[in-house]
Formats: sequence, structure tokens, C-alpha cells
Amino acid sequence: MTNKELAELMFPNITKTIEDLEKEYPERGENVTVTRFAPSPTGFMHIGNFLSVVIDYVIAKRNNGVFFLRNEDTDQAREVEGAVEYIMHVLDHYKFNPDEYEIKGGVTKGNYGPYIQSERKDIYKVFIKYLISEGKAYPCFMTAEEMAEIRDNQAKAKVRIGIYGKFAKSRNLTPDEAWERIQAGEQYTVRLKSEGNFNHTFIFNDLANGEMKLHENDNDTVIYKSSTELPTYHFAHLVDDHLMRTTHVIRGQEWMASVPVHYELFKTFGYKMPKYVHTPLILKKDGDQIRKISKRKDPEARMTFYEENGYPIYSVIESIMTIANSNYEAWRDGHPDAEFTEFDFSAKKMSPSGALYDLDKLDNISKNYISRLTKDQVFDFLDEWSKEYDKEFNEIINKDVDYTKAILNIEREQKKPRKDYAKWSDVKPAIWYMFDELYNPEEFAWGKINNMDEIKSIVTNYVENYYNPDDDKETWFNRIKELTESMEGYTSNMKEYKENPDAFKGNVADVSTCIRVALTSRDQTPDLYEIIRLLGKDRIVERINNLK
RNA sequence: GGCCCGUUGGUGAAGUGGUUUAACACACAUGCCUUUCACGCAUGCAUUCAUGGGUUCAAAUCCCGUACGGGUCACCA
Repeated sequence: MTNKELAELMFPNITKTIEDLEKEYPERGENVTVTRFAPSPTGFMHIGNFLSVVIDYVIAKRNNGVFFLRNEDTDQAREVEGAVEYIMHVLDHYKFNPDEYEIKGGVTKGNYGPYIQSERKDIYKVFIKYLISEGKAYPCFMTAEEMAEIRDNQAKAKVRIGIYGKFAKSRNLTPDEAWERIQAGEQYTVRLKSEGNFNHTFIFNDLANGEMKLHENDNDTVIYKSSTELPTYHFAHLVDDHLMRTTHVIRGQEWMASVPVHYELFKTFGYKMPKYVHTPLILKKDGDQIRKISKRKDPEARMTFYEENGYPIYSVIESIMTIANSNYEAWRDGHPDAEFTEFDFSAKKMSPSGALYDLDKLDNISKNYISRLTKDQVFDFLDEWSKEYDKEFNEIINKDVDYTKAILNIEREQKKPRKDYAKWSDVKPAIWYMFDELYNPEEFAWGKINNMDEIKSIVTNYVENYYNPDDDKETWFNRIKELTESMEGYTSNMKEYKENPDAFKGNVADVSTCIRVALTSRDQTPDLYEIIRLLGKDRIVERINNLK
């Protein structure tokens, strides 16, 4: 029996040829940039995936190219329900809409599909069949136990671990023997019959890491799993990225070690390899240890974290861009209003080593961003977020939208606005005391003036004799000063006070703090004048009367 | 263990042989401003680029060794 006959027996129903497929999926044209995000639906999307998406998207958009989504569901045992939906949700949330994608049992957009690997079985088989008929791949009957034994022996003998050369026990089976065992119902995989020589090296040019000298692959890598009739990652990468005409593959550093296999695979078929960008791993500092960020241990590794906490998409993308390209921030300074896709992304400027993701930095970026928004924008974002993650608060802020917006506007419309919020979940803890529904203080942060009789007398005096809702800010503060001066031993002159603090019982700051705490329970708030103005007389009187 | 990648301050990092007495941003500290907080402003924060050696008139930058960190070596991606 020839190899060709064996291939025919193994895949009798596969009648298409590679040439047919080449015609079906023609080249997309000169100079068309094609990137793809190809996650496997084995869990929730994490920050490392997100880094890839951002780069995929930027490269495609920068070059007016194509960005498509491919579902790599070849490991059906590990598939997690809802993972695909979640990935789509994240792409949608961050507005990284793929030009081509497919929803299982739903729409397909694009001419290079199917975009779900489990629906591409027959395509992979065409390539596998070809390889077997050419004698460049073979069925392998090694069991897991056999391979474990080989690995142990290799480790003991301190030789390279792997299934290569003499360790590839099924490599030299004749087509007849192979077919006999398949007929007998033996489990098998298909392995590449590697022609590589480990002692030979080749130059691989990674867009992020630069030129690298790598050893040729000589492992008879598994390329096809007969149990599920699906290819392994390596083979699917070859077939899909060739037929889908991907020009740039952006993937994590952990794939670097597989490059020799991919190199051989592409060479075997005479295909041009896409360009590769192996992205830095995102790391986490854990005590003194630095390790790969973990979905299980680190909440910020999961993309759900950013949505749940209410980080604006702008902020998350910005912070990831600073990791992707270190000169991004400098560019941003000069282009504050530009879209991030306008940035001239250069893979060369990407650090090949892992990066610690800094939540402080994210907060800073986010605070600056939110501080530049209008009150209407802030309200809309807050409304949208709280609808999903804090329904009670959402109802409260919607009871009197103008009132809420006015609160959100305190010290906003000025050259240097406040930077109180990094995320929408920061809002409630910062302004809860402005809402009667939430105002139920457990304790009051009294300052120097902490005797309740004295407090009551000051605030009552204030409301009865010094409060006028129509005052502008300057008049308002002058009245606070007058109030202070009317009190025995107090001064409204801070300079005087600082020069000789022992000469006074207190100053205007102590008095305003007293009023501030009486009305909000907090000793730290934004501008008291605005707060008093917004609270209004009824609330003020009520809160003063309720002091205990 | 083999192979690959990396190592500049608390963090992201600039820097690829001499205008570097190591940029910028975040964080931190102090001070100023100030009715609190925040904002803003000012100042400080690596005499040194993991380490040992070498090349050179000159090295964070080039070469070698060592240490450390990471990745990978699945019918997982």
C-alpha cells in the first residue's frame, strides 16, 4: 500500500484539494493588513488577551486593514459555557468590533469563514490527507503511558525531551501496518514527520523581539486528534491563518517556544509565514515574587473586574496602550483628543519582557479622563454603569437628575477640575451624603469643635443669622467669617492664627469644618459653599435638628 | 534538565559607544497655596543601569562568564 492509498482509506470522504481551497479563499490583495483575535473559549477573557486585541485592532485600523475574530474551540473538553458570548461582549463593550466573525448558529460576516474551528473539520482534513499521502505525516499509536515513560527516561538520561527521531515509534510503520491498526480500532493521532534537524538553526524575525536564532524543530508534533477529528493549535494556526490570509499574528510570549514547529509547518507547504508579534506577559507582584498574572488569584486579571468597577473603556485602553508602547504617553500629551488608533504603533517599541500592570497608573489616567468630561457625560456613564451594578444608587441618582448632575458638577467647570473619580464605583462613596436616601451616618468626623452643645449652638446660629441661600460664594464665606468673629476666642484671619495659634481657641477653618461635618458627617468634602447651596434650606435644617 | 527571552528607581520605562551630572509619567515624601479634602505649584526620591571580567581614549549601551526572573518542552490553547 502506498501513502496515497493510506490517505485515501483514512479520509475517503475528502474530495476537495488544497488547490480548491486556495481558489475558495483567494489572497486579499497586495498590502492588505489582516489581524485576528483568536481566543479559545476556555474561560473568561483576561488582561493578556485584551492586550492582544488592542494591538490587533490598532494595527488593522492604522492600515485600513481587516480585523477578524476566530473561535478556537478545538479543545472541546475544556470549553466553558458562555465564554464565547463573554468574548463578544467584551469586544462590543470596548468597541473593538471585528470586521469578520461568526456566531454559532447565527450570523457569519466575512468571506473567509467558517470562523469557528470546530466547523472547519473538513478543511483541516484536506491538509492532513495531503500530508499523509505525501508521507509527510503519519498515524501514531503511542499511548499516554508510553510517552510518559519516554519522557521519564529522557529526563533521566538528560537528553532533550520530546517525540523525535528514534523516540517516534510509529514514524516508520508501513502504510499497511498503520491501516491494520486503525482497522483494529486502535486510538491514534496524526504526527508531522519532521524533517528538521535540531542542530540547524534559522533566523526568525519577531516584530517585537527582533531577530532570533532558533533551532529547527525535529519533534514529530501531533497535528491532528482522531478522537475529535480536530487539529491541534499548531496545525489550525497554519491552515487558518494561511487560508484566512492573516498578515500579522499577535499572540502572547508563551507561543515563542512553538515558533520552530510553526516555521516547519509553513515551510512544508511552501507558505509564507505571517509576521509575528509576541506580546509581553502581564505580570503581578505577589509579595517579593513576580509572577504571571493569574485569573484565579488576581481579580484585575479578569476583564470583568474593569467593567464591574466601572472603569471607563477609554481609561482601560489607554493604560494598556502605555504597556503596548512605551512612547504612547508622550504621544498622547501632544494629541489629547486623538483616537488611540491614530497612534503610530510600532511593535519594535514593545518591551519583550513581562510588564507589571499598575492599577495606580490606571487610576491616574482615569481620573484625568473623567475630570475632563462634562457633567452630562459623567451622569450618562454613571447611569449606564449603575443600572447594571448598583440598581439602588441608579434609582436615587435618577430621582432628580438635575440635582445629581449639579452634584457631579461641583468644581468641574474650571480650568483644573477635581479628580475624584477613577471609576464609577468611586462616585457613591464620594457623594452619598448628598442624598437623603443614603444619609444615615453612623458617626461624625468632628474636628477641634466636638462638644455637641457648642456644635449645635454654632450651626443653629449659622442657619438663623448667617445663612442666605442667595449669597454668592464670596458673600457666603464672608458670612462664615463674621460668624467666626462673633465667637469668643475665634479668628477668621488665618495668617494671624498661624502666627500665633496658641492665642486662639480656633479659626474659621474649624468653624467651617464644624458646619461641614454637621451637614455631611464628613470632614473632607468638595466645596462647602456648593454643598450648602445644593442641599437647600430644608435639608440643612433637618440635618441640624437631627444632630445628637 | 534542554531550548528561548529578559534583568535601568516602588511601577511603566527613555536610552543601541561620547551633549546622560540616566528623560518622561505614575506612586511616594516634604513644602507652598488653601475654610476641609482634592486640584495646582515647588522640591526630593537610581553617584548608577543584576553581577564578575573583557574590548575601547570612552560602555547602561559591544563581547564572555555567573546569578536571578520568566516562558516552553500535552491527543491545552
